[in-house]
Amino acid sequence: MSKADKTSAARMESDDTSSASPWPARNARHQDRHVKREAVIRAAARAFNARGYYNTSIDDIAAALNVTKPTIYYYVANKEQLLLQCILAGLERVLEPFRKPRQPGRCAREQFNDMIRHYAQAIASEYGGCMVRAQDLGLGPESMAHVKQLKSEIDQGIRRLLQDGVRDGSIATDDVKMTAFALAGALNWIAHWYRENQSMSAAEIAEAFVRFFNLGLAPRNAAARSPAATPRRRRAPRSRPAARSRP
Amino acid sequence: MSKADKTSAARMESDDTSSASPWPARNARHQDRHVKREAVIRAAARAFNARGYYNTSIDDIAAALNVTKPTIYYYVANKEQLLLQCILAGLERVLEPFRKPRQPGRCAREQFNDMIRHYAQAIASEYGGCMVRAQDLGLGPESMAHVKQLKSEIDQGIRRLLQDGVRDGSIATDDVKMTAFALAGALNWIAHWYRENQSMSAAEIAEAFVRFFNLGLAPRNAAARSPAATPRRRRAPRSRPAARSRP
DNA sequence: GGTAGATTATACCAGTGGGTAGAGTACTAC
DNA sequence: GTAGTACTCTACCCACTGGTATAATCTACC
Repeated sequence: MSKADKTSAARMESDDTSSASPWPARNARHQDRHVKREAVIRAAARAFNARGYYNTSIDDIAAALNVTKPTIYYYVANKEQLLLQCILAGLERVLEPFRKPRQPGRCAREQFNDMIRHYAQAIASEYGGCMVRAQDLGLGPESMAHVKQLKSEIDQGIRRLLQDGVRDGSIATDDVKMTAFALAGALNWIAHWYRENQSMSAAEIAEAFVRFFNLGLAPRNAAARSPAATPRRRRAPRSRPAARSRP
Repeated sequence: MSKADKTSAARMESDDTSSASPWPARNARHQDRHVKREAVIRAAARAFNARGYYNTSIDDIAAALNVTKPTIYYYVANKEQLLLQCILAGLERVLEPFRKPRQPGRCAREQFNDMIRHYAQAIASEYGGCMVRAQDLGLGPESMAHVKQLKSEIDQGIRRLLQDGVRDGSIATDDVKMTAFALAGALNWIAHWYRENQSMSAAEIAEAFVRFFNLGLAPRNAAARSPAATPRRRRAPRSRPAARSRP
């Protein structure tokens, strides 16, 4: 009885939400398989973010889609695969800027800042939470190896960008490795507190982070501030016009 | 049979480790109850860090102490309590510097830097992992409320320190809230990659972080570099730190 | 050496949830 | 209409693990 209650409650709830499910009512279910599989993975990611991986049963995910458990298993082999897909979706998105070729015209710090912006947006996506918690959840050894490899690729990408900056003089740091760890930590942690429809958009958060990373906390004299404070003037983030008060 | 194998394996392993268990052989077990309870919590924290909360059974923790499950339950009410104790141990340690009174002689940034050092050390402790992952693990509502309150206290402490710095001119930031999030993220994330007997000690990591937080990545002129990199001089510039010479 | 209290082990229960077998249903093609 | 395919459901299994009842054991103290 408790099971039936839970299921029907979840069903009603998900009927209300506007996050459309490809299983609209009970008929007309001849859509593309790929679309449905994507929907399963998205629903899983949302559920994992909301309740945590181990507190989310396959039944929960199924209920959120107006479907029963075997349907989930029709699209995905097992729960671990489901998690892995969420993680990979997030990681791949973060990796994008590292994989496309370097633009020659711009200094490393500008490219670095763009990377930070992209990273922050990816983390704020629904797959960000899964990605960030990936290490803790019990992935099998082969999946874990895959994830670790991609994470390492990200780390190396950050370090390379930092080193390039040190080389062309646009970035100053004496410990690339630790700086990369600090950066990744600050960015990854966004997944722990960011919620949609919050006061700040992901883009605004990214911009605040870029400023902090660039400028640091120790005050600078006014002359030194211009390029770092507003590194991207072409299209400013919506509300906050990046006005930096000076001491 | 697999169970017996697992248990005996864990038993042997823990016999080898030098992390002494208060149940040495089978005799002389008239120690203080408190000591044993502490040992249980420490063992739990280590196990949670190593395998994750949901992948650690009470039997695992018991086996690591050469003991059986009911013994654990003799010292702690349930698994959630065990987790909660680990989390609180970490949080309390982080909170220390925020609770002791402000030293009047030093500028806010110096106190801020000390706080960062303390924070990093606490996160690198064995309770750091539990603390950082606390939000994800399924705590009951009352425990969760307690944890959230302490976390909020930490956040407020960071922000207050930043604001004090802005006020006395030793810290420059235009978004205290985001800066605090970035700082906490970078620090918390240490728990995800730090392992003991690594190349860098926790103190060294903390120092690298302090440098990065203070200086940022955009280059400063050489003259401005030294005071921020080693910001711990006995008496720092009062209102406006070390007028930076410019070229 | 016997008794009380503290401590630990053996053996067990029960809920939960991942995963599956097999039967049905609907749509398409012929 | 009939066969085939794609998809989904009902009903079930079973391993794992949190938690407990109960008995045994150990220590202190008389």
